[in-house]
Amino acid sequence: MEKTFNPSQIEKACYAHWESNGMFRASGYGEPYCILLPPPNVTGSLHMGHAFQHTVMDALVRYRRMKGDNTLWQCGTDHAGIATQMVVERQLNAEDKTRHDLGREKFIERIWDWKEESGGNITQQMRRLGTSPDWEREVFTMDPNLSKAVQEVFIQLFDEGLIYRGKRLVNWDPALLTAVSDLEVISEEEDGHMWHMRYPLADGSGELVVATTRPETMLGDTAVAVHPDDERYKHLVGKMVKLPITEREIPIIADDYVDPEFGTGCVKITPAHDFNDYEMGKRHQLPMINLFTDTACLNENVPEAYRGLERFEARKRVVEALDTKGLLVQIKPHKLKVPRGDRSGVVIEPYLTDQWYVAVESLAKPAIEAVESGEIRFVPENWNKTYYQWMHNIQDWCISRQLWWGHRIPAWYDENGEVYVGENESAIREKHGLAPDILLKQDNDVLDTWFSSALWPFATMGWPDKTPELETFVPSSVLVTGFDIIFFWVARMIMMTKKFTGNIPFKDIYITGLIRDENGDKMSKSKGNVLDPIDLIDGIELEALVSKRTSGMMQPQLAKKVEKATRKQFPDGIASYGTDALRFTFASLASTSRDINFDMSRVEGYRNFCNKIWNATRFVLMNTEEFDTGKQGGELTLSVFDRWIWSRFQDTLNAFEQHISDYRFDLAAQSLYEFTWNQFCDWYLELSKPILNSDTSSESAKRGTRHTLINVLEHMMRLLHPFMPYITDEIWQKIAPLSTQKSDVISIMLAPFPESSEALKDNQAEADIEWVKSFIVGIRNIRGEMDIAPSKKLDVLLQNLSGADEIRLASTTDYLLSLAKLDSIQVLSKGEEAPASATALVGEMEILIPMAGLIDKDAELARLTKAEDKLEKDVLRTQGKLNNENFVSKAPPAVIDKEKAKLADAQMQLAKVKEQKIAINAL
RNA sequence: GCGUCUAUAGCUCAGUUGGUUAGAGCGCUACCUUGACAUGGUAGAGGUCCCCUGUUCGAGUCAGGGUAGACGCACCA
Repeated sequence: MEKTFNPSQIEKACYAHWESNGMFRASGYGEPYCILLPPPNVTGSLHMGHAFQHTVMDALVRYRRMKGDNTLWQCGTDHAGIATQMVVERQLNAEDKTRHDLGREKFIERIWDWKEESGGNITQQMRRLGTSPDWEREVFTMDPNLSKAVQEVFIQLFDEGLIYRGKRLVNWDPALLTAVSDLEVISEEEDGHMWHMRYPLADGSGELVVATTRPETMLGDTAVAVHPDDERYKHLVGKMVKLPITEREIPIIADDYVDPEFGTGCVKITPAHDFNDYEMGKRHQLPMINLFTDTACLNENVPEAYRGLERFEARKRVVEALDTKGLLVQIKPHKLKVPRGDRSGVVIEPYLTDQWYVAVESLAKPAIEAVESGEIRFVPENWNKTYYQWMHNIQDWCISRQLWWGHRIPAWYDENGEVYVGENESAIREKHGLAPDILLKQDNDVLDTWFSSALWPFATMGWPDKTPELETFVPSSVLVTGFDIIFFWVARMIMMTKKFTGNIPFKDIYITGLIRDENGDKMSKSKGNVLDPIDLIDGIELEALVSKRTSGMMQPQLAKKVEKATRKQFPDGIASYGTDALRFTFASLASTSRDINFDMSRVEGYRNFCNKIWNATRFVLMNTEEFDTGKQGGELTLSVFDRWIWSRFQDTLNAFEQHISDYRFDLAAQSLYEFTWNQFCDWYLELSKPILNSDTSSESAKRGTRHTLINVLEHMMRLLHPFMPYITDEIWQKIAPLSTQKSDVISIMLAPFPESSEALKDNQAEADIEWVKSFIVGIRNIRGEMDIAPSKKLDVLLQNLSGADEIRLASTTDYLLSLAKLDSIQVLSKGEEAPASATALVGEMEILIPMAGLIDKDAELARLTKAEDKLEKDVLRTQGKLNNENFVSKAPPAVIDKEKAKLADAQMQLAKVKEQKIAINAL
């Protein structure tokens, strides 16, 4: 084996081995365990958030698979209507074409071509991460069977009256020329203005001043509203104002909605271009005048001079016109929430159009109950509040999109505008008995991408057919996803799955945090702080990293800054850390807090951890490969160290399984790390050396230790495998044949997860090893603090031994000599004079290191004084507690006993330190 | 406005039903190329647990009130 672990050499071959041998398939036996992959956009590439979530899912899936469950990780990609259409439209733009030049059919063909060619990017990247979904079952949301499910659901909901079509005010994206749902609109505070404008009364008796942030919409005003109790305006209600520019007369109405304190207390009402005005317009039966074309330019409903103007140009012109007429009172700076499309970034326009909606209220009810009853559980739990809050105020869902790419709405219209819904034209003709000469035209719209995603839990299992998968894997076990799509996706899956299968879609919802950079900033192209998980795996040269981060920026002026910061943070580029290190990092950062600040130094640390494992393996192989490990029989004598490491392994295994069932991947990772490095490598391997290298230890003892070395390592690999799939399989291939584990299995993936064994717990061995450790640490301590060279072998004396000390000493002397680098250990008999020494305590036993020629008197005094101070503080604090009557009378006896024992121990140690000080002082 | 979350070592984070001297990794200091590993070993330094008040024998942990920050939903034209 190489001296350092080199991940890139093994990963690709290893993955190909797993995939080509069908190891990701559900076994078909055992308890069903299923995870649904949140389908990434087919246009996507793997970002840190994916990498994190996929690590979590893969760890769970590998764990359950090894535990013997019938484990399915259902994967696939999402057709991502807008995103995908935009990608291909950009390509067309580069050829100086638009989608309209191609026409709908050719354009869709072109998207399919693109998908065939480039759509697999993210799934290839997932493979690099070592994920193990069943690729043979991979689906795409536009696959025929998925499309069939979509159509079926649409038709059924329509037939039940839960899908309807209506003319309503919707969020209109004037760049993408489509309606979008409420969730796709991001409102953020921006600097704007408030215009105060005079509206003269029609009878010439005065005027009203209205305040608005959108003066251009005044062309579509159909009323001015005031609060019914507003003394300033009460008397004007019912009168008319003459709307400037258009010279239309519109009424002054009274409505509670108006806040007299805000602005001037007079609100212009534009029902066709504002959601609140729309509602008010309906209350007061006001006319609705639509001012805009679909690109948000003024239409024929405005005076000729304004027709065709783009909305912001129109704003300028309206304000100028009012100003000229002396109707502009003032312009105030004003902060307001501006709604923008999450894809296009342009200001969203409330726009009156015909759209399709899902009436969600009746679907929401059982979905709320599923969480309230505990049938579905959010982890961490507090997310259910967010869920309830949204679900209780849920609005009908606008599902139609004016795009070409997506599931086309299965609705047809005759020439009278009558609507028919069905699977296809002929089915509809038959169902409704329509004569062949009646012309039918299919609706041009497609469905919101999230509509098909909402069916993921059952559509991927073959619904509407009654398949065995549907039976077995609905509900799935756990959904791993981010809080950002609880409304978009999670809630809608619960509603649809309840509705169409009667079942819940999943039992647990594990909500992961958002991956941020090490300063807690969101990773974004414009900040230039994006890390690509593949770069952490493979490494990347500085120049390549810089050009990657600065190319294709939305704001190219930031490129310089990004370049500078990148060069500063990564002067040598990013090293190759390998997949296992990256995965372990994600696991170790996966605590329950909302956000995760990704710290590069952690990846480096876990790369080192991989290397540690690799080298521990080299050591084990070196000592077992050519030797008798007891596999063919022969007597095995297990030393106290052997029994100890097995015992500690049980603790680690139990802790790991508990943490996994709590979704505490950070704690699970920590327990693996601690055992592997601090117990197995730091102590057990060191302790094994004296036995293996000794001329005096018996063959059965050597065999016992070799047996333990290879088998504990083999168990460790299986325990670590869910988090670190590559290195564990690579090592396991080498070591499993030497272990007692069945070696006919072709990958660790298919090996069973270690089973907890109470019989291997050995408290006596653990206590014995604690004694050995504190003996050795005591000596190392003195060495360290007294600056005694590590190479200097010491002679130590012991005194005040108990019977147990003597027994332990007798059985471990060789190890103590070796690990503490001692020449000799000599026990002083009772009353025997001890030379001036530095002292360490193991319980009540004293370890003496004679000072002669080694230790400076003052240094030792200083060390003792430091120890004395600390002990005195301990004694005082503990005494204080025990002297407090309230404590003694009210605290539980166990706590009091503990305090008493602590006091006794501290007093004993303090006495010894004081004695020692006197002795040294006397020199 | 309604709701959620966060504050612990220089940095990134753990800390269970309140109970020894508050932990880990990284970084830092000193020493060590010892036969698995310098991507290493040994030892060490480093904390007013954001602030205040309360409950309690006992509070990082519980309650109330602040301060600072992050986020979600609904929003006033």
